[in-house]
Amino acid sequence: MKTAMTGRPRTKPADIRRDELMDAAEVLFLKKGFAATSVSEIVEEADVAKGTFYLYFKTKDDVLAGLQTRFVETFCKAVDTAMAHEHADWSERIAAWVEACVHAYLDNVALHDLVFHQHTPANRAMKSDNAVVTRLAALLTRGAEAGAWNLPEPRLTAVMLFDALHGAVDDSLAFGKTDDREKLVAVVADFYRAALRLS
Amino acid sequence: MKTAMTGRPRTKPADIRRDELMDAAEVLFLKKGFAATSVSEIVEEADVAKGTFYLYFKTKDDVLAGLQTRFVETFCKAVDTAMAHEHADWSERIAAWVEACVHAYLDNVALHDLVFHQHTPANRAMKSDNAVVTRLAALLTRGAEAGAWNLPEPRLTAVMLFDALHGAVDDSLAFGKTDDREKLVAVVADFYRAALRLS
Amino acid sequence: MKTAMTGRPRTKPADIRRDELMDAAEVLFLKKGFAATSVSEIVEEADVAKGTFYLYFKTKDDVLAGLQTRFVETFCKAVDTAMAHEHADWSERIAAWVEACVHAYLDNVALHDLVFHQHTPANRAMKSDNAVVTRLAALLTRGAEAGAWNLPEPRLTAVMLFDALHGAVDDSLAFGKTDDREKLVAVVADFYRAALRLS
Amino acid sequence: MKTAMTGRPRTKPADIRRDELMDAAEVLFLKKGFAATSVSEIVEEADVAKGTFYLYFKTKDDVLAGLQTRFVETFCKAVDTAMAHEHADWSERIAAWVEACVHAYLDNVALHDLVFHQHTPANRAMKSDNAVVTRLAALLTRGAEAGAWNLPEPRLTAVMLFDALHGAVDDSLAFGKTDDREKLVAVVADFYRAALRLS
DNA sequence: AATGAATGAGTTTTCATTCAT
DNA sequence: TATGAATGAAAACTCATTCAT
Repeated sequence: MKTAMTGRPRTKPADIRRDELMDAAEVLFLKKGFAATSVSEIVEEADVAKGTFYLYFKTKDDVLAGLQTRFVETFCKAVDTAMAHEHADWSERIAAWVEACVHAYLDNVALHDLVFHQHTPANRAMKSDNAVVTRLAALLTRGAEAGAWNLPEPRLTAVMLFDALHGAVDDSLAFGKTDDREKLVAVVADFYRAALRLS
Repeated sequence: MKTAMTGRPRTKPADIRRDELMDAAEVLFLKKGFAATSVSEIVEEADVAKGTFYLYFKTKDDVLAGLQTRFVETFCKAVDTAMAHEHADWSERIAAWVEACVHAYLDNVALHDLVFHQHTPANRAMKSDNAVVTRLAALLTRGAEAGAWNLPEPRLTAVMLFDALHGAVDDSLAFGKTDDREKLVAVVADFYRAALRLS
Repeated sequence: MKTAMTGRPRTKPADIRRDELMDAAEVLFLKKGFAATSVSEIVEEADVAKGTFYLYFKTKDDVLAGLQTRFVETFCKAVDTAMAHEHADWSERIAAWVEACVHAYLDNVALHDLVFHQHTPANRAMKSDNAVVTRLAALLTRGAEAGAWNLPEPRLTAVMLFDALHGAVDDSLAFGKTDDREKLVAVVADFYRAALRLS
Repeated sequence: MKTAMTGRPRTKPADIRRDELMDAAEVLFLKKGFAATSVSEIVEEADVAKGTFYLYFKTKDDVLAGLQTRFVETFCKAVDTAMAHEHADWSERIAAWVEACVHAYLDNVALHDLVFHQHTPANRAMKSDNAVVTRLAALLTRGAEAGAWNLPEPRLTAVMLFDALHGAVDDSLAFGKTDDREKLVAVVADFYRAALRLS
């Protein structure tokens, strides 16, 4: 009997579906804001049924959390990629890290603000950025082991350095033209080197 | 809290009440966003009954429109005050105008974004800023009459000049330290003078 | 200080004010229905302040009750006027009564339905029509005293006769052209005479 | 009553649900009036949740519009059924049409008045009765093609004939006993035949 | 996995009624 | 007497979430 093509596509790999839903949510959240976007609109944009949304996310808040996680992952991936290149010394390594972070941040300010400010505004640099901090701490530890610098508290230092970068970028957000970016990167990298007593 | 006192109306001048409601709304909208703020919260913050809100505003959207109007009025008042001082010549007059606008804008970015971005984001410098443009156009016309410059289209020139300033400020939002402000004011004022073929 | 002419007219005789309010309410109730008419609209139509309404009526329902009372009064006045004329005999007197009632009813069906049906529909001939019944009972008693007929229960007879007339008119409402009215009057008058064993 | 059972949705075909909601609304509107009936009462009568109502109707007004549409549909269906029978000639066909319309109208006066008078009272025979007019126009055109009569303006004639019937029924509403109906049908049918120069 | 009708708590909005002036 | 700002209970309407299919 079931002749009519009721009910759209069909089964898709879970990852794809989840990503499609997050893409739809991201587009709408960015366009209209989180609260002003309804789950109905998200599923319509993603072209799935209402229930499907709740197959992949526990609540509407949950998709925001997902977006946050994805932001951090993307961020980390960009940094990892940059760090994978050859680097002459630890100073260059630090500079590369700073450059990658600044760009990754500035390229997605709107998304960053969305996923980190939504619930408790005015708290840039939340705990969720931790994955980045963790990576930086690891880098610092490797540098210490290699004798590049001497740090009694690599984790704490990582937190401070990350927040320093975060603050600098926050403070220049709109001036983010390519050339300004380079200046910003240079300033921050210098700051890092000084903090690490490099050179 | 809430010293009993339930019930009995406590009449206040309409202007005061309306302003109190707008103040309450502004505080909450700025803190939690427009959509996430309920009328119930607004009236609680303003310490009036639900119905009182609808005595002064047709809908929840209407209070946002009121906030927009008030923002422009405040903006204009600040500019007017600055222009009321003595000015050596038209060049100084233009500089004073630019300085007043830049400060009025930067001092209230959050509010500006709230009242102008809420419904259709990404459209800074909307038509509602017109009261400011109108003022600038009047200034340009007076200058033309005084022989300070020669402008075939004062209104159109005012629009372009205003949008130029708006864009410059948008582009520097976060760099807004006092000294940066001064540089920004200087740059924009220079731009204005050049556009008006002054000096 | 009070220079501005704020606040409209001024004191008026209570009767006038009350009637103006009832007129306003009647017009609106007839046009939009009772529930769909707000007290705000009534006071606006009557050109007084909100509070003034509650100076003359306890509730919104109360004005409907007032309209009901006024309807009955107007009805009775019309009947009284008709009965004040000279009448050859009791048969003519009865005929005059019937004629006056039928016309008074048919001339104001909409108003009658409004004031009597609003709350419990489908109950034409309510107790409030009693003033009419009372009058009829008095007429019957006077006739009995004059020896025109013999009635052990004038009040009960009045009720039955009144309801009979009411029912007949209800049953012909829309047929109420002038000529039809005359036929209706004739039929009902005949019914009355028979019930009273007249002639 | 109310055997617990709170919660769990019980899916039904959309048509059924919609009809149940309209049935509930019709019952209540007829009993208490449109304005005096709340959506809460409707959903309780229909035994569904509040939201379900808004799944099928945009607003409370919308369900009244739906009732109007349904009234016209039911009306047309009744007329169509009557016209589907064998008819000796066009005169009989016209008589059948008139009879069906008169009955369909008189059988549902209260509903007719509800759906057509609610918003703008005192305008029986609104434009929405058009589906009926359209049908009559089609009938007249077929008759013209069959040579039964000659009509330059079938549509306009249909409008006039329909309004004539509407008016006649309005004018006799309460006299609508079975035998009176027959007389009414006869008079109107005669009128139609005369207007069409039949026989 | 996917669907979408159904739910109901929560929000916006209305309006009869009160009372200090 | 008259006013109209203020009240708050109740009605209209929304939308995140559930679950039988």
